[in-house]
Amino acid sequence: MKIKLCYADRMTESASKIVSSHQVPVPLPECALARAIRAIGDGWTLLILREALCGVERFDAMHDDLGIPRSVLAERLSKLVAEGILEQRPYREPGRRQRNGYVLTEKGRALTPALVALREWSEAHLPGGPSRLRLQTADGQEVVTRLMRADGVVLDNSSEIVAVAKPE
Amino acid sequence: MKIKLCYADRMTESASKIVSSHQVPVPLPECALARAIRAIGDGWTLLILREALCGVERFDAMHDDLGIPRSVLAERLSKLVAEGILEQRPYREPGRRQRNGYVLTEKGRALTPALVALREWSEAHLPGGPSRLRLQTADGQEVVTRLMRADGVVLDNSSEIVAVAKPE
DNA sequence: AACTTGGGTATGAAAAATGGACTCAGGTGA
DNA sequence: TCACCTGAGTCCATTTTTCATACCCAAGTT
Repeated sequence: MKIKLCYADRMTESASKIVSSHQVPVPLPECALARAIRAIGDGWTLLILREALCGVERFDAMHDDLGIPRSVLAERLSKLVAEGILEQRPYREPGRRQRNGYVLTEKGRALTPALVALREWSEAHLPGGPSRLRLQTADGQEVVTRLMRADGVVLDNSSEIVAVAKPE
Repeated sequence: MKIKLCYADRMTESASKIVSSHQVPVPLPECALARAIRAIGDGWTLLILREALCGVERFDAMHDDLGIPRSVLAERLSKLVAEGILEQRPYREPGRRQRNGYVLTEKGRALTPALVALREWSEAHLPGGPSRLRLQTADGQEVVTRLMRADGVVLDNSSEIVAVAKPE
Protein backbone atom coordinates (compact mmCIF):
# COMPACT_ATOMS: atom_id res chain seq x y z
CA MET A 1 0.00 0.00 0.00
CA LYS A 2 1.71 3.08 -1.24
CA ILE A 3 0.02 6.16 0.18
CA LYS A 4 0.55 9.19 -1.98
CA LEU A 5 2.55 11.96 -0.41
CA CYS A 6 0.36 14.71 -1.74
CA TYR A 7 -2.97 15.19 -3.34
CA ALA A 8 -3.43 15.76 -7.01
CA ASP A 9 -4.54 19.22 -8.03
CA ARG A 10 -8.15 18.33 -7.47
CA MET A 11 -8.18 20.24 -4.26
CA THR A 12 -6.99 23.52 -5.57
CA GLU A 13 -8.99 23.42 -8.76
CA SER A 14 -12.13 22.26 -7.04
CA ALA A 15 -11.82 24.41 -3.95
CA SER A 16 -14.42 26.81 -5.18
CA LYS A 17 -16.79 24.00 -6.10
CA ILE A 18 -17.22 22.90 -2.50
CA VAL A 19 -20.72 23.98 -1.69
CA SER A 20 -21.62 22.08 1.42
CA SER A 21 -19.02 21.71 4.10
CA HIS A 22 -18.93 18.09 3.06
CA GLN A 23 -16.63 17.02 0.24
CA VAL A 24 -13.47 18.07 1.97
CA PRO A 25 -10.33 16.69 0.41
CA VAL A 26 -7.77 17.42 3.09
CA PRO A 27 -4.39 16.42 1.65
CA LEU A 28 -3.25 13.15 3.16
CA PRO A 29 -0.03 14.46 4.70
CA GLU A 30 -2.00 17.13 6.50
CA CYS A 31 -4.53 14.68 7.89
CA ALA A 32 -3.88 13.14 11.29
CA LEU A 33 -6.28 10.32 10.57
CA ALA A 34 -4.41 9.37 7.42
CA ARG A 35 -1.17 9.36 9.39
CA ALA A 36 -2.66 7.07 12.00
CA ILE A 37 -3.84 4.71 9.30
CA ARG A 38 -0.42 4.66 7.74
CA ALA A 39 1.10 3.86 11.12
CA ILE A 40 -1.18 1.11 12.37
CA GLY A 41 -3.82 0.53 9.71
CA ASP A 42 -3.29 -3.01 8.68
CA GLY A 43 -5.05 -6.08 9.87
CA TRP A 44 -2.18 -7.91 11.50
CA THR A 45 -0.92 -4.79 13.22
CA LEU A 46 -4.33 -4.13 14.73
CA LEU A 47 -4.62 -7.74 15.90
CA ILE A 48 -1.16 -7.54 17.46
CA LEU A 49 -2.25 -4.42 19.32
CA ARG A 50 -5.30 -6.31 20.53
CA GLU A 51 -3.02 -9.02 21.91
CA ALA A 52 -0.88 -6.40 23.59
CA LEU A 53 -3.96 -4.75 25.07
CA CYS A 54 -4.94 -8.13 26.47
CA GLY A 55 -1.56 -8.40 28.14
CA VAL A 56 -0.11 -11.06 25.84
CA GLU A 57 3.60 -10.30 25.68
CA ARG A 58 5.38 -13.21 24.04
CA PHE A 59 6.16 -13.92 20.44
CA ASP A 60 5.00 -17.49 20.53
CA ALA A 61 1.82 -16.70 22.41
CA MET A 62 0.87 -14.13 19.77
CA HIS A 63 1.80 -16.57 17.08
CA ASP A 64 -0.42 -19.25 18.58
CA ASP A 65 -3.33 -16.90 19.26
CA LEU A 66 -3.43 -15.23 15.88
CA GLY A 67 -2.10 -17.88 13.53
CA ILE A 68 0.07 -15.16 11.98
CA PRO A 69 3.13 -16.31 10.02
CA ARG A 70 6.25 -15.97 12.15
CA SER A 71 8.02 -13.79 9.62
CA VAL A 72 5.11 -11.35 9.44
CA LEU A 73 4.85 -11.22 13.23
CA ALA A 74 8.57 -10.51 13.57
CA GLU A 75 8.40 -7.77 10.98
CA ARG A 76 5.34 -6.10 12.51
CA LEU A 77 6.70 -6.27 16.05
CA SER A 78 9.92 -4.61 15.08
CA LYS A 79 8.02 -1.94 13.20
CA LEU A 80 5.83 -1.26 16.24
CA VAL A 81 8.91 -1.06 18.45
CA ALA A 82 10.57 1.32 16.00
CA GLU A 83 7.46 3.50 16.10
CA GLY A 84 7.46 3.57 19.89
CA ILE A 85 4.10 1.84 20.23
CA LEU A 86 5.52 -1.32 21.77
CA GLU A 87 8.69 -1.75 23.75
CA GLN A 88 10.72 -4.83 24.52
CA ARG A 89 10.60 -5.90 28.13
CA PRO A 90 13.16 -8.53 29.06
CA TYR A 91 11.90 -11.09 31.53
CA ARG A 92 13.05 -14.42 32.83
CA GLU A 93 11.10 -17.27 34.25
CA PRO A 94 12.73 -19.20 37.08
CA GLY A 95 15.24 -21.62 35.63
CA ARG A 96 14.85 -20.19 32.15
CA ARG A 97 17.07 -17.86 30.26
CA GLN A 98 16.19 -14.23 29.74
CA ARG A 99 13.83 -13.39 26.88
CA ASN A 100 11.98 -10.31 25.70
CA GLY A 101 8.32 -9.72 25.67
CA TYR A 102 6.55 -6.83 24.02
CA VAL A 103 4.41 -4.41 25.99
CA LEU A 104 2.52 -1.28 25.09
CA THR A 105 4.22 2.04 25.71
CA GLU A 106 2.23 5.05 26.84
CA LYS A 107 1.80 5.93 23.17
CA GLY A 108 0.53 2.43 22.50
CA ARG A 109 -1.88 2.45 25.42
CA ALA A 110 -3.27 5.70 24.08
CA LEU A 111 -4.80 3.67 21.25
CA THR A 112 -7.23 2.09 23.70
CA PRO A 113 -10.12 4.43 22.88
CA ALA A 114 -9.84 3.62 19.18
CA LEU A 115 -9.84 -0.11 19.85
CA VAL A 116 -12.73 0.18 22.28
CA ALA A 117 -14.69 2.13 19.69
CA LEU A 118 -14.05 -0.57 17.10
CA ARG A 119 -15.17 -3.22 19.53
CA GLU A 120 -18.38 -1.36 20.24
CA TRP A 121 -19.12 -0.90 16.57
CA SER A 122 -18.62 -4.58 15.98
CA GLU A 123 -20.95 -5.62 18.76
CA ALA A 124 -23.61 -3.23 17.54
CA HIS A 125 -23.33 -3.85 13.81
CA LEU A 126 -21.58 -7.09 12.92
CA PRO A 127 -22.96 -10.58 13.27
CA GLY A 128 -21.14 -12.99 15.53
CA GLY A 129 -22.86 -12.82 18.87
CA PRO A 130 -21.64 -11.02 21.97
CA SER A 131 -17.94 -10.55 22.42
CA ARG A 132 -16.13 -12.47 25.11
CA LEU A 133 -13.54 -9.70 25.31
CA ARG A 134 -14.49 -7.21 28.00
CA LEU A 135 -12.60 -4.02 28.66
CA GLN A 136 -13.25 -2.72 32.13
CA THR A 137 -11.95 -0.50 34.86
CA ALA A 138 -10.08 -1.85 37.86
CA ASP A 139 -13.35 -1.98 39.76
CA GLY A 140 -15.01 -4.10 37.11
CA GLN A 141 -17.17 -1.60 35.24
CA GLU A 142 -17.38 -1.91 31.47
CA VAL A 143 -15.59 0.79 29.48
CA VAL A 144 -17.18 2.47 26.47
CA THR A 145 -16.37 5.38 24.18
CA ARG A 146 -18.63 8.29 23.50
CA LEU A 147 -18.44 11.19 21.13
CA MET A 148 -18.52 14.52 22.91
CA ARG A 149 -18.39 18.12 21.95
CA ALA A 150 -15.30 19.94 23.08
CA ASP A 151 -17.37 21.48 25.90
CA GLY A 152 -18.05 18.04 27.36
CA VAL A 153 -21.62 17.49 26.18
CA VAL A 154 -22.07 13.87 25.15
CA LEU A 155 -23.49 13.44 21.66
CA ASP A 156 -26.10 10.83 20.89
CA ASN A 157 -25.41 8.75 17.86
CA SER A 158 -27.93 10.52 15.69
CA SER A 159 -26.13 13.85 15.84
CA GLU A 160 -24.76 15.11 12.61
CA ILE A 161 -20.99 15.29 12.38
CA VAL A 162 -19.46 17.28 9.57
CA ALA A 163 -15.91 17.12 8.31
CA VAL A 164 -14.33 20.39 7.36
CA ALA A 165 -10.89 21.30 6.16
CA LYS A 166 -9.18 23.90 8.28
CA PRO A 167 -7.82 26.70 6.14
CA GLU A 168 -4.13 26.15 5.63
CA MET B 1 -4.17 -12.11 5.70
CA LYS B 2 -5.74 -15.36 6.70
CA ILE B 3 -7.22 -15.06 10.17
CA LYS B 4 -7.49 -18.40 11.87
CA LEU B 5 -10.98 -19.55 12.66
CA CYS B 6 -10.15 -20.75 16.12
CA TYR B 7 -7.43 -20.54 18.68
CA ALA B 8 -4.94 -23.29 19.17
CA ASP B 9 -5.27 -25.26 22.36
CA ARG B 10 -3.24 -22.73 24.23
CA MET B 11 -6.30 -21.27 25.81
CA THR B 12 -7.71 -24.44 27.26
CA GLU B 13 -4.39 -25.76 28.45
CA SER B 14 -3.27 -22.43 29.82
CA ALA B 15 -6.59 -21.35 31.27
CA SER B 16 -5.55 -22.21 34.76
CA LYS B 17 -2.24 -20.41 34.34
CA ILE B 18 -3.86 -17.02 33.99
CA VAL B 19 -2.93 -15.27 37.19
CA SER B 20 -3.58 -11.65 36.58
CA SER B 21 -6.64 -10.64 34.68
CA HIS B 22 -4.26 -9.68 31.92
CA GLN B 23 -3.14 -12.34 29.46
CA VAL B 24 -6.60 -13.04 28.17
CA PRO B 25 -6.64 -15.05 24.99
CA VAL B 26 -10.24 -14.64 23.89
CA PRO B 27 -10.67 -16.78 20.78
CA LEU B 28 -10.77 -14.62 17.69
CA PRO B 29 -14.25 -15.67 16.52
CA GLU B 30 -15.62 -14.72 19.92
CA CYS B 31 -13.99 -11.31 19.92
CA ALA B 32 -15.92 -8.37 18.53
CA LEU B 33 -12.75 -6.38 18.05
CA ALA B 34 -11.23 -9.12 15.93
CA ARG B 35 -14.37 -9.21 13.82
CA ALA B 36 -14.21 -5.46 13.29
CA ILE B 37 -10.60 -5.72 12.23
CA ARG B 38 -11.43 -8.48 9.79
CA ALA B 39 -14.21 -6.32 8.33
CA ILE B 40 -12.46 -2.98 7.93
CA GLY B 41 -8.90 -3.39 9.17
CA ASP B 42 -6.83 -2.65 6.19
CA GLY B 43 -5.21 0.54 5.18
CA TRP B 44 -7.05 1.27 1.98
CA THR B 45 -10.41 0.40 3.48
CA LEU B 46 -9.84 2.82 6.35
CA LEU B 47 -8.77 5.56 3.97
CA ILE B 48 -11.86 4.94 1.83
CA LEU B 49 -14.00 5.32 4.95
CA ARG B 50 -12.21 8.57 5.69
CA GLU B 51 -13.13 9.81 2.23
CA ALA B 52 -16.73 8.74 2.77
CA LEU B 53 -16.79 10.50 6.14
CA CYS B 54 -15.59 13.63 4.39
CA GLY B 55 -18.49 13.38 1.97
CA VAL B 56 -16.50 12.27 -1.06
CA GLU B 57 -18.82 10.03 -3.04
CA ARG B 58 -17.32 9.38 -6.46
CA PHE B 59 -14.97 6.74 -7.68
CA ASP B 60 -12.70 9.14 -9.50
CA ALA B 61 -12.59 11.62 -6.65
CA MET B 62 -11.46 8.89 -4.26
CA HIS B 63 -8.98 7.67 -6.82
CA ASP B 64 -7.52 11.14 -7.19
CA ASP B 65 -7.47 11.87 -3.47
CA LEU B 66 -5.89 8.63 -2.34
CA GLY B 67 -3.78 7.58 -5.30
CA ILE B 68 -5.22 4.10 -4.86
CA PRO B 69 -5.04 1.77 -7.86
CA ARG B 70 -8.38 1.68 -9.65
CA SER B 71 -8.71 -2.07 -9.38
CA VAL B 72 -8.11 -2.03 -5.63
CA LEU B 73 -10.59 0.80 -5.17
CA ALA B 74 -13.24 -1.08 -7.16
CA GLU B 75 -12.67 -4.23 -5.14
CA ARG B 76 -12.78 -2.47 -1.77
CA LEU B 77 -15.87 -0.44 -2.65
CA SER B 78 -17.81 -3.52 -3.67
CA LYS B 79 -16.73 -5.29 -0.50
CA LEU B 80 -17.89 -2.35 1.61
CA VAL B 81 -21.21 -2.30 -0.23
CA ALA B 82 -21.61 -6.05 0.29
CA GLU B 83 -20.97 -5.56 3.99
CA GLY B 84 -23.57 -2.82 4.23
CA ILE B 85 -21.12 -0.12 5.25
CA LEU B 86 -21.46 1.86 2.05
CA GLU B 87 -24.38 2.00 -0.34
CA GLN B 88 -24.56 3.07 -3.91
CA ARG B 89 -26.46 6.27 -4.47
CA PRO B 90 -27.25 6.96 -8.10
CA TYR B 91 -27.02 10.59 -9.07
CA ARG B 92 -26.99 12.57 -12.25
CA GLU B 93 -25.53 15.92 -13.00
CA PRO B 94 -27.46 18.10 -15.45
CA GLY B 95 -26.70 16.97 -18.99
CA ARG B 96 -24.78 13.93 -17.77
CA ARG B 97 -25.82 10.34 -17.58
CA GLN B 98 -26.72 8.67 -14.32
CA ARG B 99 -23.84 7.35 -12.21
CA ASN B 100 -23.45 5.91 -8.74
CA GLY B 101 -21.74 7.44 -5.82
CA TYR B 102 -20.95 5.68 -2.58
CA VAL B 103 -22.25 6.98 0.73
CA LEU B 104 -22.07 5.69 4.27
CA THR B 105 -25.01 3.73 5.57
CA GLU B 106 -26.11 4.03 9.18
CA LYS B 107 -23.77 1.14 9.95
CA GLY B 108 -20.95 2.95 8.21
CA ARG B 109 -21.60 6.24 9.99
CA ALA B 110 -21.43 4.33 13.26
CA LEU B 111 -17.70 3.98 12.67
CA THR B 112 -17.26 7.71 13.27
CA PRO B 113 -16.18 7.34 16.92
CA ALA B 114 -13.44 4.88 15.96
CA LEU B 115 -12.12 7.19 13.26
CA VAL B 116 -12.30 10.22 15.55
CA ALA B 117 -10.36 8.29 18.18
CA LEU B 118 -7.68 7.40 15.65
CA ARG B 119 -7.44 11.01 14.59
CA GLU B 120 -7.01 12.15 18.16
CA TRP B 121 -4.32 9.58 18.82
CA SER B 122 -2.46 10.69 15.77
CA GLU B 123 -2.54 14.35 16.72
CA ALA B 124 -1.35 13.55 20.21
CA HIS B 125 1.32 10.99 19.39
CA LEU B 126 2.48 11.09 15.79
CA PRO B 127 4.67 13.71 14.19
CA GLY B 128 3.25 15.69 11.31
CA GLY B 129 1.86 18.84 12.77
CA PRO B 130 -1.79 19.67 13.40
CA SER B 131 -4.37 18.03 11.23
CA ARG B 132 -6.33 20.07 8.76
CA LEU B 133 -9.22 17.65 9.02
CA ARG B 134 -11.69 18.82 11.62
CA LEU B 135 -14.71 16.87 12.71
CA GLN B 136 -17.32 19.07 14.28
CA THR B 137 -20.97 19.38 15.13
CA ALA B 138 -23.41 21.34 13.02
CA ASP B 139 -22.80 24.36 15.24
CA GLY B 140 -19.07 24.22 14.70
CA GLN B 141 -17.76 22.67 17.90
CA GLU B 142 -14.95 20.17 17.63
CA VAL B 143 -15.87 16.55 18.30
CA VAL B 144 -13.72 14.28 20.47
CA THR B 145 -14.00 10.79 21.93
CA ARG B 146 -13.65 9.95 25.58
CA LEU B 147 -13.52 6.69 27.46
CA MET B 148 -16.27 6.42 30.03
CA ARG B 149 -17.41 3.89 32.52
CA ALA B 150 -20.77 2.37 31.83
CA ASP B 151 -22.25 4.67 34.49
CA GLY B 152 -21.22 7.73 32.52
CA VAL B 153 -18.16 8.84 34.47
CA VAL B 154 -15.49 10.06 32.09
CA LEU B 155 -12.11 8.38 32.57
CA ASP B 156 -8.91 10.31 32.39
CA ASN B 157 -6.25 8.79 30.25
CA SER B 158 -4.19 7.53 33.14
CA SER B 159 -6.89 5.17 34.35
CA GLU B 160 -6.05 1.51 34.20
CA ILE B 161 -8.11 -0.52 31.76
CA VAL B 162 -7.99 -4.29 32.04
CA ALA B 163 -9.08 -6.80 29.45
CA VAL B 164 -10.85 -9.85 30.74
CA ALA B 165 -12.41 -12.81 29.00
CA LYS B 166 -16.04 -13.34 29.84
CA PRO B 167 -16.68 -16.92 30.84
CA GLU B 168 -18.14 -18.77 27.90
C1' DA C 1 -20.47 10.11 -36.76
C1' DA C 2 -16.63 11.22 -34.07
C1' DC C 3 -15.31 12.71 -29.54
C1' DT C 4 -15.35 13.14 -24.49
C1' DT C 5 -15.90 11.60 -19.72
C1' DG C 6 -16.94 9.06 -15.58
C1' DG C 7 -16.54 4.71 -14.04
C1' DG C 8 -14.88 0.96 -14.25
C1' DT C 9 -11.84 -4.15 -16.28
C1' DA C 10 -7.81 -6.58 -17.87
C1' DT C 11 -3.09 -7.54 -17.62
C1' DG C 12 1.72 -8.31 -16.57
C1' DA C 13 5.34 -6.99 -13.35
C1' DA C 14 6.54 -6.17 -8.54
C1' DA C 15 5.77 -6.71 -3.73
C1' DA C 16 3.95 -9.04 0.22
C1' DA C 17 1.97 -12.99 2.64
C1' DT C 18 2.20 -17.82 3.58
C1' DG C 19 3.93 -22.10 5.69
C1' DG C 20 7.61 -24.94 6.55
C1' DA C 21 12.31 -25.72 7.47
C1' DC C 22 16.25 -23.94 9.61
C1' DT C 23 19.05 -21.38 13.24
C1' DC C 24 20.73 -19.91 17.56
C1' DA C 25 21.48 -19.49 22.50
C1' DG C 26 21.01 -21.00 26.75
C1' DG C 27 19.13 -24.62 30.17
C1' DT C 28 18.34 -29.62 31.45
C1' DG C 29 18.95 -34.43 32.13
C1' DA C 30 21.96 -38.55 31.61
C1' DT D 1 30.47 -33.78 28.72
C1' DC D 2 26.96 -34.29 25.29
C1' DA D 3 22.55 -34.92 23.32
C1' DC D 4 18.26 -32.74 23.56
C1' DC D 5 14.64 -29.19 24.39
C1' DT D 6 12.55 -24.46 23.97
C1' DG D 7 11.53 -19.72 22.89
C1' DA D 8 12.41 -16.55 19.58
C1' DG D 9 13.28 -15.68 15.73
C1' DT D 10 15.38 -16.03 10.25
C1' DC D 11 15.25 -18.05 5.52
C1' DC D 12 13.14 -19.45 1.46
C1' DA D 13 10.09 -21.32 -2.20
C1' DT D 14 5.27 -20.81 -3.45
C1' DT D 15 1.03 -18.39 -3.70
C1' DT D 16 -1.65 -14.20 -3.35
C1' DT D 17 -2.13 -9.11 -3.60
C1' DT D 18 -0.86 -4.82 -5.27
C1' DC D 19 0.59 -1.72 -8.60
C1' DA D 20 0.61 0.79 -12.91
C1' DT D 21 -0.76 1.12 -17.29
C1' DA D 22 -3.71 0.30 -20.86
C1' DC D 23 -8.06 -0.70 -22.40
C1' DC D 24 -13.35 -0.64 -22.49
C1' DC D 25 -18.15 0.97 -22.35
C1' DA D 26 -22.29 3.78 -22.26
C1' DA D 27 -24.33 8.26 -22.56
C1' DG D 28 -24.12 12.83 -23.81
C1' DT D 29 -21.93 16.60 -26.92
C1' DT D 30 -20.37 18.74 -31.29
